[in-house]
Amino acid sequence: MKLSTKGRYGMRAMLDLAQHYDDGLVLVKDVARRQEVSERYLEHLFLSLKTAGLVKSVRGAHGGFTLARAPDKIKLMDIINVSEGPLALVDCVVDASVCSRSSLCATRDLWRELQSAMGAVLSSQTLQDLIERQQIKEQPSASMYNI
Amino acid sequence: MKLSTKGRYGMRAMLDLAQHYDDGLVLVKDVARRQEVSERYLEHLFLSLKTAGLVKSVRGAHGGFTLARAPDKIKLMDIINVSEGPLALVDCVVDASVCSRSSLCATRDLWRELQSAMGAVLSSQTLQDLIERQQIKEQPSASMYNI
DNA sequence: ATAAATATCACTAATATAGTAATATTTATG
DNA sequence: CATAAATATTACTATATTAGTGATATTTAT
Repeated sequence: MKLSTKGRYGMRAMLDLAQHYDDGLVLVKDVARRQEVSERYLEHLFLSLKTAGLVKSVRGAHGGFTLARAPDKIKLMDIINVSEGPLALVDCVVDASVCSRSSLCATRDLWRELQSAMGAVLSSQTLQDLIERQQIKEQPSASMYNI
Repeated sequence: MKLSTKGRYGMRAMLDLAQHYDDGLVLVKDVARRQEVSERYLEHLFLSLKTAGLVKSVRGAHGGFTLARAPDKIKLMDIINVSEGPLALVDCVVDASVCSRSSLCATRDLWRELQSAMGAVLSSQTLQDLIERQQIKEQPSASMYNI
């Protein structure tokens, strides 16, 4: 039950855009270089994110991508939903009719509970939170040494 | 990020064994029939569960499988770990050296947080809890109608 | 007109999943 | 001791998913 590269790269790409939100348009090429992932592959990811309304783009020379709205207005949940797909660990929690046992299945409730647990984390945080985490990791304050 | 059949069948098979814990040995054949899954496939799953020490078996005529210990002594976490594999959503949370970015990666912390959220659910519940959930679903008490 | 950039569509190699098949081994029982 | 019932072991296979690549089209600043 691993995340796919779409989910991992998608989150990193969005964080990258968020870190450069004030710089205006960002090139796929530059994100790919900074994040050390395939540029072609990342293009596809960005198009999905665009279709979902999380980023916007400008075509042609001097074009590029940028977040569709401020980092604190984009939930990490939104990003996962687009890049990795719905958090549903089993199909039957989305559509009970795919399994005749759904209505009386205790394990189905368990899988839904796991989904909720992840959803609670992802819905409570935005790209802004992720930016701040990243800043803390990159610039440890002096107080870090006094714990 | 779906559960595989191993994880889903594994949990259901363990619940089935738990429900028949007082009946002594249970045949793979019977679990397969009740759970509507492939008998051959289930044999493999049971052997993994045996290797992991979650079930024990008796070979030969009148043989079968049973839980290695009482349902309230088996955490759902143990079952997932064996049947589905470790909850780690990314390899770098297990071994930081697989990615040079690990030490300064904010998304890695996020994936670990999701893992913890699921782990908290699965570590706090045992097969006994799952049995009780199942009983509630199958025999709704009168009080259920008074909510 | 040209170059820089995103957009679209099609294809592919590698890997993981979800099994099946065949056979061996163990054990209760007549 | 022969047989049937059951788990144990090893190997194989079809399908689906993942993680890309390739080729080309379209848009836009200069």
